[in-house]
Amino acid sequence: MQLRSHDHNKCIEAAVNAARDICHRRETRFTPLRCKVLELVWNSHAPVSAYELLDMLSQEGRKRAAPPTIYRALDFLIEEGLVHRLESLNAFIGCPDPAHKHQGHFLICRTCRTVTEVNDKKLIARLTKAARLQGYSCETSMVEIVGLCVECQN
Amino acid sequence: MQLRSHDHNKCIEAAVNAARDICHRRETRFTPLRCKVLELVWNSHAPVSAYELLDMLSQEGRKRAAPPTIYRALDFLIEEGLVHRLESLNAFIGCPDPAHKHQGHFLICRTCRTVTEVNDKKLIARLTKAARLQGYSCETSMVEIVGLCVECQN
DNA sequence: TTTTTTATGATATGTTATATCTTCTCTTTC
DNA sequence: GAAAGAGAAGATATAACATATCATAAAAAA
Repeated sequence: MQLRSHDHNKCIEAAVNAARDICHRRETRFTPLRCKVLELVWNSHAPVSAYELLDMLSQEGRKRAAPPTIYRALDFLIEEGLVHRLESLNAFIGCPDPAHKHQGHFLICRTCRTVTEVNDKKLIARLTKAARLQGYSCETSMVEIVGLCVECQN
Repeated sequence: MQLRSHDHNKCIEAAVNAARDICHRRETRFTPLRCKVLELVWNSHAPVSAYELLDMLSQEGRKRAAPPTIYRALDFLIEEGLVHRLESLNAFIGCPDPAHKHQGHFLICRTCRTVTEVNDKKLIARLTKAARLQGYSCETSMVEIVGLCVECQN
């Protein structure tokens, strides 16, 4: 895994606290369900699918939820910038820096499936430029790079 | 549409001829079905979904084909670099430059849905660099930029 | 407290994709 | 040319991902 042994509970806790704080400031509702889903998304640093989240929810003792339950929660979390969607994997991952909303750009390790978010100003500049060269504007950009993470290269 | 009035039959014909040539050189089989699917993909400069292709195939007088038929043809065409997959749209588009295999990077117009392929060396360099900065290698990269094309900006 | 709004539950269905087994059609070999 | 083998396509079933819609509940506003 990308992040060597670390206290992952702290990751989850930090994400939840940040989310609560952000939603409070924005006066959006960080309900118990949304909180729970965010925790589940943060269960690992690997992306997770909607139906995996659904299974996890069931194992929390709740009655089996239906797909819209999870998709609605994910929609909210994505809208608030707390979670990103990985288009090439149909999967979701927590945003490590939700304070300012942004489009996520990702590095995906092909062997351990760990995903790392990139925040590269020059990359964003180049994406905008590449679009402009063809006369397009750049409103949002999906970038998903597949390769090997540091660990898996050894 | 991105490309103003043009003889689109020429686009299709050129794509098919290039494909036939490439497959012949590589000794891979450009069968009638694969050829037909490539033509259908090239019916427009907008991306097309697998099930749309399936519908189009049916309207060609053939007996209704099953999904694996189209997915297998698409897998072949993608493998040969004749078609690209747009991850964010679950759709497919013909490659305008199939002579050398490459990962496509795309500009997607949010209003007319026209897609233009980008080939920007500096962008590729920056993607590689962004990955390396985090210790990742860059094997393939998916880039899909959504904005407005020249026409739709007016 | 009543009204209104927003979130969640429940049911059904739509959309995208693959696994698997069979049949057909070439190509190779004898 | 016939038999064997390989690869492509057909057929069936089902898996995986996602949304529409209506009902109910909970929270906020009036």
